[in-house]
Amino acid sequence: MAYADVFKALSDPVRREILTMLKEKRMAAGEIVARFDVSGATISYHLSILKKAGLVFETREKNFIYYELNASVLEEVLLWIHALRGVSDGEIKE
Amino acid sequence: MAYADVFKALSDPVRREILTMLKEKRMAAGEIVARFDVSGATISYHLSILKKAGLVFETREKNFIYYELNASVLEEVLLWIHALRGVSDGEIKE
DNA sequence: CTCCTATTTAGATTTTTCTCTAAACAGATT
DNA sequence: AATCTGTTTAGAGAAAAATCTAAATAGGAG
Repeated sequence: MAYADVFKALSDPVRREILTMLKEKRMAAGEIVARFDVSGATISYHLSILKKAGLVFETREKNFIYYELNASVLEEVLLWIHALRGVSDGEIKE
Repeated sequence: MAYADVFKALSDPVRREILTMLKEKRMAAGEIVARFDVSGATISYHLSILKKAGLVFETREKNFIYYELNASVLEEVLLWIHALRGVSDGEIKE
């Protein structure tokens, strides 16, 4: 996992919105496209960036491609930020 | 706090490195510049982006400007990611 | 008040990102 | 095998980001 890829992926509003949608349920690319006011090609581009960051994975069924959130990468980012934040009030200092 | 600004700020390796340095101790702009292989103007630009995102704040002393990490914004980002990640294994489902 | 040191701002350039339309591809259906 | 549906890839253009050098600013120090 490359933090650069993940934070870059998270830095775009369309991509954050896609992730939020995928939190509810997996969706086919076309379903996602339908919810935005941009071309299918553009959504496909955003999905490729999310995929490269490891934030989503796809499963092919019939001629649909379903996208799903990959929580494990989020876990790693959570750890990075947590470490940066450092030891805070509620926690035990060594 | 705008997530766009924060994630954009975190998406650059130089800026992430600056934050990591600031975790240890506050630093003057010049000290930061000394640790990178880019011009002072460039670091100043990165600092302005971190400041805009609320990830750092500055305190002026003599003719130095010291930069410090602002953990509270990290806290908010942590919450956003946590919410996106959703309910996971160890937690109680409602 | 002039000079020095620390830092930022301005302006220009290169690179990267986002978006589009059009074309290609992949898999099912007829 | 021809076609239709869902999606991606290619190529191009516009906008935003990152970097540089040079100039400006701000605050001490002499």
